[in-house]
Amino acid sequence: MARQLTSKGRQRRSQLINQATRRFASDGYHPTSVADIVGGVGVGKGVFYWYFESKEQLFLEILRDAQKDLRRCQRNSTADLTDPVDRIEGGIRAGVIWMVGNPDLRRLFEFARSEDTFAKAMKVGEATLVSDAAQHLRIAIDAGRIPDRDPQALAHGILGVTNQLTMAYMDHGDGDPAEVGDLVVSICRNGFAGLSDDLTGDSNSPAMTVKPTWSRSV
Amino acid sequence: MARQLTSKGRQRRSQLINQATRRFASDGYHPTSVADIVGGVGVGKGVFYWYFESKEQLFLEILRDAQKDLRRCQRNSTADLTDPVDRIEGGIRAGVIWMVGNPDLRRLFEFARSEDTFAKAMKVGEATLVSDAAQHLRIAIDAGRIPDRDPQALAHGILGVTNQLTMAYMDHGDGDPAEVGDLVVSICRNGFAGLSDDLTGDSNSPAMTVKPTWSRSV
DNA sequence: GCTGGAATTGACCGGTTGGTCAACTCCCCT
DNA sequence: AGGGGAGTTGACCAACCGGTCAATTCCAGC
Repeated sequence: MARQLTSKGRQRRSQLINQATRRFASDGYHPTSVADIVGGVGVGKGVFYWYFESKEQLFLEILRDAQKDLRRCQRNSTADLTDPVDRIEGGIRAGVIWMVGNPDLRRLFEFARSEDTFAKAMKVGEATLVSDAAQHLRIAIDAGRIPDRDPQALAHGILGVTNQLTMAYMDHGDGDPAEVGDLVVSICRNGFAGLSDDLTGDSNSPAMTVKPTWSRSV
Repeated sequence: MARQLTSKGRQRRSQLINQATRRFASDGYHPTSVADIVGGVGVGKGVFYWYFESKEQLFLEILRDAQKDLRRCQRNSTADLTDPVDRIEGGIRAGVIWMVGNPDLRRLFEFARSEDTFAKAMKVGEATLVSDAAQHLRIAIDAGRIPDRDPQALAHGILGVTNQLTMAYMDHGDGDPAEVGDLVVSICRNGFAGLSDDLTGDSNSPAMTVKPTWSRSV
């Protein structure tokens, strides 16, 4: 393994990755055959096994790269923030924007969590996200900025809200992704029974009356 | 379809459903073959097609029944509550308890959301849950009990927190499921920046200092 | 003990799957 | 110009898939 690739080779490789990502996301991992992937690119089947060990390894690579990219985006957008609450908010917004901007990878995450073969890899990335947020929450708690509750649990809550609302947006969405970020931050900060007034001191929290256009009425 | 079954037949049928549920949950829907299911029960393959139209139809039936059962549990435990905020809390707790008590079905939900073939059926059930919670939120907002924000979005947030934290519990859990319910309610009500004091008036909200034993430190 | 529908069997089918491989082309480097 | 590794082909393979079905057994009601 770890073949020496020319620029043409690298190009073909990412071509296959892109095609596979699309098909996995639209049809599912199992229903997508290797023949489908190479057929979509217009090459013979052997090409696939020139660049990848197996279908499973390819999928794992896609997952790992996506997790890395998400994390990179969050780091970038929170790098210059010092306040712990600001950092949490920044992380949430970056996460929302990434998920809305990468719906295919978002769907792949969804599937990967559900199957044992890939769940382990997913858990690792998720744990990183959670413990990262938990760290900032811990600091905020120690500083008396937010109430003292289990930071890990709070972080899971944040992740849950982000996942669910980005999913709802992807299903019905037609508004501004940044607006979804506002909404997620608002809910994460205050829950459904939270106060309208911002009590944490910083002033960049969104209005409490946010009403997205994509919210459906069933 | 809709065959006339004797009591023996009904028994075998649910035997197959149970076996399929277990295998689908542990190995995934696609990796589980019909041969695996009937093999696990110890019968011939024809038996499967005597009781079910197809593998896909069986899975859809499992999903529908599970959704129905979850909803039934929520209705039962909120039937005698009149206060809208109490009803929301009751629904959350019932949902948590059901998910913790039905980990296999919980996993099946996870997969079903990820694949187009079943996503539609899942969306229906999820929309019911969401609109149900949203209705109570609407009432609470109109009564001035909670801040005025989009009820649908809040309901999605609640669902997200519930899903994520029950999942985290299933992965690392060893504590009391009711404690998880407290935690989810606490986060849903107040978010991470919420006040320690209960401002909604009713007194059965959980302590803010809940710290589950299953929260991992990474 | 006969009858008829419920229940069960497992060989069988056409199709698909992930993966292999010998043969071949392409193209850069000397 | 020719050597050699990168890149490509597609026939091929064994295994497996979901689903069918004629044949057989089981058993309750008469």
